[in-house]
Amino acid sequence: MRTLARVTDDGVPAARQRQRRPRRRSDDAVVTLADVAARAGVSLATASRVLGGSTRVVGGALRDAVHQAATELGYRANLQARAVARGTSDTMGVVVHDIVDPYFATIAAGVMEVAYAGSMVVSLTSTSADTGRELAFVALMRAQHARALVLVGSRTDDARATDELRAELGAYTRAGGRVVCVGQDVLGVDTVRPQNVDGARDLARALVGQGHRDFVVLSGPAGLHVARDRVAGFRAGLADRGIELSDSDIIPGPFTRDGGYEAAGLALGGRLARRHVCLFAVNDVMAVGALACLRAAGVDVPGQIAVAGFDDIPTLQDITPPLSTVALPLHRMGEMAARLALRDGGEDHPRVVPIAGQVLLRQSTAVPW
Amino acid sequence: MRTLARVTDDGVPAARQRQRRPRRRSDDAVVTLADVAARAGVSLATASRVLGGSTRVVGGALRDAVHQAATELGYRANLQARAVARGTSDTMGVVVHDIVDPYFATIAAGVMEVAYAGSMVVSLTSTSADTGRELAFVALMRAQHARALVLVGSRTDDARATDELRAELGAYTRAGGRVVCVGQDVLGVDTVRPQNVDGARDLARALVGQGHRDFVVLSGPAGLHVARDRVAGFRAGLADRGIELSDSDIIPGPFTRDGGYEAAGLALGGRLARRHVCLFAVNDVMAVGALACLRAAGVDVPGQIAVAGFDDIPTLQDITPPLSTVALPLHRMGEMAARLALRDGGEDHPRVVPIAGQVLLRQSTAVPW
DNA sequence: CTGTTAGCGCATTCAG
DNA sequence: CTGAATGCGCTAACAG
Repeated sequence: MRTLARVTDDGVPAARQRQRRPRRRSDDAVVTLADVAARAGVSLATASRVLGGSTRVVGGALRDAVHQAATELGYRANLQARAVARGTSDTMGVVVHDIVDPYFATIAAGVMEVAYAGSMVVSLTSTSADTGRELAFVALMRAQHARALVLVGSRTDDARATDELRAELGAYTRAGGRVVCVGQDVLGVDTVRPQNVDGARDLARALVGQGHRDFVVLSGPAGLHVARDRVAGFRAGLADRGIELSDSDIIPGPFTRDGGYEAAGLALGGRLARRHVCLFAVNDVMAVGALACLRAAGVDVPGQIAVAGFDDIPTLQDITPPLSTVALPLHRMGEMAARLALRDGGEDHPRVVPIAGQVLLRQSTAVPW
Repeated sequence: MRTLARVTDDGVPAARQRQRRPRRRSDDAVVTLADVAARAGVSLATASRVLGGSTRVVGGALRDAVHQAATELGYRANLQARAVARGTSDTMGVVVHDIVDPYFATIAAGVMEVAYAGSMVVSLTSTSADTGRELAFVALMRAQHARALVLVGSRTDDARATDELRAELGAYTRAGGRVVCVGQDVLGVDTVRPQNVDGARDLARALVGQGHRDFVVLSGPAGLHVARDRVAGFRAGLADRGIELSDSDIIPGPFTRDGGYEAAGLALGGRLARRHVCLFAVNDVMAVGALACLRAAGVDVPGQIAVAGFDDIPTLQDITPPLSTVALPLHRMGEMAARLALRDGGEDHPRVVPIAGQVLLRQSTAVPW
């Protein structure tokens, strides 16, 4: 029972010790181009030209023969081999923090849609917001010679991680890969950037316009740029209306539904206890958690406490009360990112596509007090 | 302007006409094994042995030299080339109907978790339940020489599509690939099979036990096996208690949130109009849509109409009223499927892992009438 | 242990 | 337009 776990030091992803995995594809039930060529009575080259989608220089008759042989044999090109020979593959990598989170799922769906339309294969990874896994996946995509890479999710304050990522991305782009980020413009790559500051500021003003005066903010994780930007924007918006947000009214926590639940619980023990306060969770997922907490605590929303979020995730349409939020075109953002990633880019410098958020005032912040 | 669209007949995915895409990786900023070997002053073979994770036959000193050279050069193995040489890749394909649907997202997350743990790359596709796209993706995975494939989602009644899929899967497994399905056992491959009939039957009995006597079923799409199984089970469960479910009380519709919304709307115009009826939507996503519809119509749940679903998707914890359902261990199902896919399988025939559902009675079916 | 030499399956020059 | 030959980057026998 010794040497239970054997770890390689080969960096990421750790090259696993090959065990009884068959070295070679079991039997040769795999049809190869040569087989097709033989059956069609043509040379390997012509078969390749016909089946490889080469700029047509095909010969009418032979062309058909090859096609027929291919279908008869159930031939399917070995994409790996093709990629090696061609030097490029049709893979697009996608990184999200959490695929179960509707925010990321929706953006990912948008990315995939245009990827498929461009007949690309999508490799997806869900990193749990772990910068190490993100880095590892980028390295993996470089190794896979993926043609493009879309990084979805907020950047962090971790300077070291960011530097490492930047370096890895550099190597990747230098090798010909295209990178697009959905989030903040700090990686030196094309970016689809939600206007978090402006959106939060608009929201704050709108809430004040509704009659709110007291606020508590569930700010998410300290190191996340989105979180910081939205808090800053919100604070600025309040300041515009002469309201000051004190640090003690900002409650950090994980960027998840449960994080929102817990943070709301903490808030209930403090400022929120006196009711008639508006709670702003910096993303909808947390806001939904907060709503659940308030419901469990028997607090009426918006009767006693108002709640607002950010993102307008699809889930919101089934939450009660309807949540006020700042809507982001998530699916479209994904599409745009993918399109950017597929477009050649050329020599023009990193483009930033700003995405404006739209304030949506719904029942959760209707002020009855 | 002629030949606007040129379609290849090469089967799926259509080999796209290469246009101005650079034939070869732009410059040679890509470090190759040969470069590393050269810099380390060793042969290609040794470099490969060190970096390729070969069964250690390395030489102490050279080993370090190679590692150093690799890191200095920022070397990253070309996985495509490796796959070609090895005859096997570390890719795992995953097919889901809709990645935004929490049911699929949760299962996919489970699959990915064990895939990553096994340091595999995951290629994901969201097919919108289109059998054609599913087939295309399987073909693609065969072309990619993916090592394993996980098909998540109900099978359909479309015999032709099923046959084609079976054929393609046959070619894939014959080439050495492993396939696992999460759904029904009709493909002749290993299957993680939720006990849909039993679960629905248990639910029906439980609901009758709660005092319900009148039922309407939102049955989803006609051709989907899950839908049919759950309806059948539900009907059987009612029959066990001497209650008959007439066909006119079964309302079909899309397997989505909006589908549930609309179907519920139809039901409201019919049987449901007289209230005091229990509505069973064959999956939670539809049930959530139905709840929204009832809410919009001013119907109290469960005060006037009761609602039950199936799956216990995570979203449910934030829905009001809490929805009665049949819980399936979605994440774990994904993990199991992936593990099955990675395990060698050997010669033993397709295994079926039955997954029992657990009835969860919550507020949405509490009978106050 | 280490280096030499063949391939892997395909694309693509270069002749014919 | 077609075929023969070379190479892509790497692994895996095979010899030293």
